[in-house]
Amino acid sequence: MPWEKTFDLDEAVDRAMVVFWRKGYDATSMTDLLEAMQINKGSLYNAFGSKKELFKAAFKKFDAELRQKRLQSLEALEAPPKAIAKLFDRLIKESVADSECKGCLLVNTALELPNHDEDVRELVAAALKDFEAFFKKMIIKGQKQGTIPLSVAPAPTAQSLLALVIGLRVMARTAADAKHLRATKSAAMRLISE
Amino acid sequence: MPWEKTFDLDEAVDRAMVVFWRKGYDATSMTDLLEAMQINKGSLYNAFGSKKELFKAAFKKFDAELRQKRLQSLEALEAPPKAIAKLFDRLIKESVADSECKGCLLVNTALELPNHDEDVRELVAAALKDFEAFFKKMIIKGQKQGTIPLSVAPAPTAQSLLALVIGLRVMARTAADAKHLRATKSAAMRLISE
DNA sequence: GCGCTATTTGACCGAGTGTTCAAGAAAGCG
DNA sequence: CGCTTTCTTGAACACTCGGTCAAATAGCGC
Repeated sequence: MPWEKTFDLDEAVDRAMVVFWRKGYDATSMTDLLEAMQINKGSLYNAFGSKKELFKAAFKKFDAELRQKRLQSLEALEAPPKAIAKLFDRLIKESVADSECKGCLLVNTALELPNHDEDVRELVAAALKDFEAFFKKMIIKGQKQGTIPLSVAPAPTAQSLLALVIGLRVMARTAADAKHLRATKSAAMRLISE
Repeated sequence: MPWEKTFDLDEAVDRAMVVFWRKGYDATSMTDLLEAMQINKGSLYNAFGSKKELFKAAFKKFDAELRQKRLQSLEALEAPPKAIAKLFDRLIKESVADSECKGCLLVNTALELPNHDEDVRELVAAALKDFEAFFKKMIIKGQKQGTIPLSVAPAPTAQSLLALVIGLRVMARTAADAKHLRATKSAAMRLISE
């Protein structure tokens, strides 16, 4: 074996992720990426092939390590209403703490979708679908437990909870007041009660 | 007076608006704009000064002619729950019909905000605040009429209705299923009932 | 030492970016 | 008809874009 890579590929993707997250795909230049990743142009192209492929790698990393992991840990909780409340609490806390107003890479990318091509669109669609499925699972589980009333329709409610999360994330990007964010949480809780 | 402008300024802004709407600010190039507006580089700079100023003009036009006008016509309706239902119906209908998945220029811009400078940020903030104020007004009016229960807290509910509208608009951009969009409407109606 | 292979480097590419500007053209006025 | 003023035209600007590539470099087996 000749010469291994001298930089940590995983960490490089991480750094690229943050830039895409903050600026979006189009507004991020190769120069931005190289600076953040601390590598040279050639190394980047050698390792990833293109800006688009790098973005896909960054997006997948975000989705697997941040979204999926988080939802899985919440699924482990016994009471679904608690899990949903905790999800919103985390998002709110994160948004308030995020001085750069990055929001959420998934939501940001979803809104940029028409500028991306098919593979990215599929990644986003799958992630959103999975997010919605999380809510649906939680609702059904709660109904079996008796912690969520049977009058709540699982599928439509899951869809509107997703809409609330998205709305929350967008508002967070506009440096919105914390009370706006908390309002979406209480709306979510009302949708799964009564 | 010497030589008037040979193109319709208003129509030119309209055409620019559609391009920004569809592609976003960064992804829209001057070439895109010139092509859509059917004018030359010099004319554009003579009339607007810069890409940024043109964007601001386009955004203001969108906000005044589409958002404000629409909300005002809904405010004229007597029953607030009907007005809110109608708002969602319109958004859904519009989203389903929009083959380009443009979504909403306001929401699209809101998510791009960190890339814009102060003046645009203020425009967006004002528009969102006004949107929220619309919901609040409608809720209070409905409570006076008795068409919305007093148990509904005006301010937080207005904020979460805004979040739902935003979520709806973002989902519309991902070419989401119509049932997703309708779910946000029924969630909105539930938030102002019970 | 010598190859062999993989990675890094940084100069270079053509195309495209937003913007400027000198020259030309159109209308009203003397 | 000039003359002035405003708008249009399109070439040119400096710069950045994403991407390429030959040369230099580093580790390994021989």
